[in-house]
Order: sequence, then C-alpha cells, then structure tokens
Amino acid sequence: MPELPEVQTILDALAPLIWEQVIVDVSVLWPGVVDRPSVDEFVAAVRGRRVVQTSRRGKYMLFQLDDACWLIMHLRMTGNMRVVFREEPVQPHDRLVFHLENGRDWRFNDTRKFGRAYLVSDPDEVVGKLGPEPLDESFSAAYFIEKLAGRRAAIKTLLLDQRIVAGVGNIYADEALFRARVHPLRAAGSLQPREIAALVDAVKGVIAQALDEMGTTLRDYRRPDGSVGEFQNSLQVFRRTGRPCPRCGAMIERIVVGGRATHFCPVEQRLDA
DNA sequence: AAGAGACCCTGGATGC
DNA sequence: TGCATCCAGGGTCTCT
Repeated sequence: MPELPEVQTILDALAPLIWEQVIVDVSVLWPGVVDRPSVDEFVAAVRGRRVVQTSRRGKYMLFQLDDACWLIMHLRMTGNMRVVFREEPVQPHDRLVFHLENGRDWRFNDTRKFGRAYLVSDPDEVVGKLGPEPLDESFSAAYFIEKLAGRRAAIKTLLLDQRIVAGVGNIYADEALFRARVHPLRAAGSLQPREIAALVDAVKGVIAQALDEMGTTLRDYRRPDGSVGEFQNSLQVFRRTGRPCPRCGAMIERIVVGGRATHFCPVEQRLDA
C-alpha cells in the first residue's frame, strides 16, 4: 500500500509517541512478520530497549534502539501502525505489538501479511542497496540519465526499481510519467535527456505534493489518528481509466506493465515520441 | 546482467 | 444468495 509519502506521514505521527520510550515487552501475534533474526531472538533483543531515533529510507521505517541496534519495518501493501491505549482490544489483523513503558501499545496491523520487521546491527543489511531519495539532490537528471542508459526495460519498471530511486510506488510512478508526458512503456534507454530531466522534476513534484497532502488513501491507508490522506483528490491518471485526461480530455487508458496496473493518457504520452 | 514470471497473503468487488 | 474469478498501493526469488 504505502509509498514514500504514506510511510513518512505515518512515521511523522508515530515518532513523538514512541520517542525515548522503553519497549517493555513484545507480542508477536503472527510469527511470519519477523524477517530476522528468529522470533525468539527478536523478542529477547528488543525487550527493554529504548527507541532513541526514528527515520525513513525509501519505504522502510528505521528505529534506532539504545543498544545501537536498528529495528526496521516495511509496511508493504496493507501494513499500518498505530499507538493506542493498552486496554484497546487487539484488532483482527494486528501482527506485532510493542508494549511501551507509558502503558500504551505500538501496534503493527497488516491484512495481507506482506509487511516485515528486521532487527539488525547495521541498517545497510536491509536498506543498503536502495537508490537515492527522490527529493535528495543526488537524484538528479545526470544521475538518472546514467542509470537509464542502455536499458531496454520499460521506463515505468525502472521507476519502480528501488535500487534506482527509493520510495516511488505504483501510484506516483503513473502520476510522474503523466506529468512528464512520458509513455510508461517507453524503453528507458530511448528517453532523451530533456525527457529524463522532466521525469526527475515530475517525480520530485509528485512526491513533494503527496507529502504535503499526507499521502493517498485508496482503501486501507490511514494516518495513525485514523484520518485519510488528501492526494487521492489530486490524482490525474491513477485508477481513472475511461475518464477524461485533465489536460486534453482524451480517455485515460489502463494497461499492465511489469505486472502492475498502469494508467496513462494515450494522447499526452506517446509511445512514438 | 537484465528482464519476465511466480510467489507470498487476505478481502473486497464483480460476474454468473 | 452463493460461488468463482479477478484485483490490489510491494518486494523477492528463480529461471532464462
């Protein structure tokens, strides 16, 4: 579900509620949620630790603990987090609960069981291969031109490759391609430098706006206080199949690229450009 | 090395 | 109403 803006929005709301809190105990409600180390080792190592820092890398949330280990979590498609009073009943798809010293529970809920928790001494074990953050200056036209050179894969597929740029998912890939007027099936290596520069700008613009609007709620995504995001009101092509292009009025089309639903304007985004 | 496809899961929407 | 099928915001693994 969540892409960079949703992860950041959740983390921003969560961070002040867990900062400097000691995790007095851990309940693993579904063992598959713990990727590494073993469930027993994970629980033993996290218990009694204090959360000293929170950050985000791509779509991963990082929580540094006071023994210099890192708790890292990925929400995948349907994961979400909340901090609630301990008395609140456990919800149907709660998978992992951190009991905090202040009597509250930090709960990870994930319908589809794709989300994962990692406990590592070096964050690079998990996030080391990620590409630059889209809003960082290192994600530049020059960088992107170099990464796309010679690649025959569809440009959309490479936008979703977290090793090239970290945090872009299906929604923002489609929206950025529309803004840059690039067809999602264009061979990445065939893009002109000006098109790549426009795409970099479009990615930055879409991500920045979605951050400002607290993410996109299509179904599952909620901010930790239960409220929805706002960017769904700003979508121009994503899941708007058959509706008019906001720029030219042509009918938005849906195709499948790299196994993912893909939405674009066949007039604004030409394959033979 | 790069790219295509299977796979991991549950539940909501849609079709018959 | 009931059942089958398709679909979903992500990432990893295998095979070619």
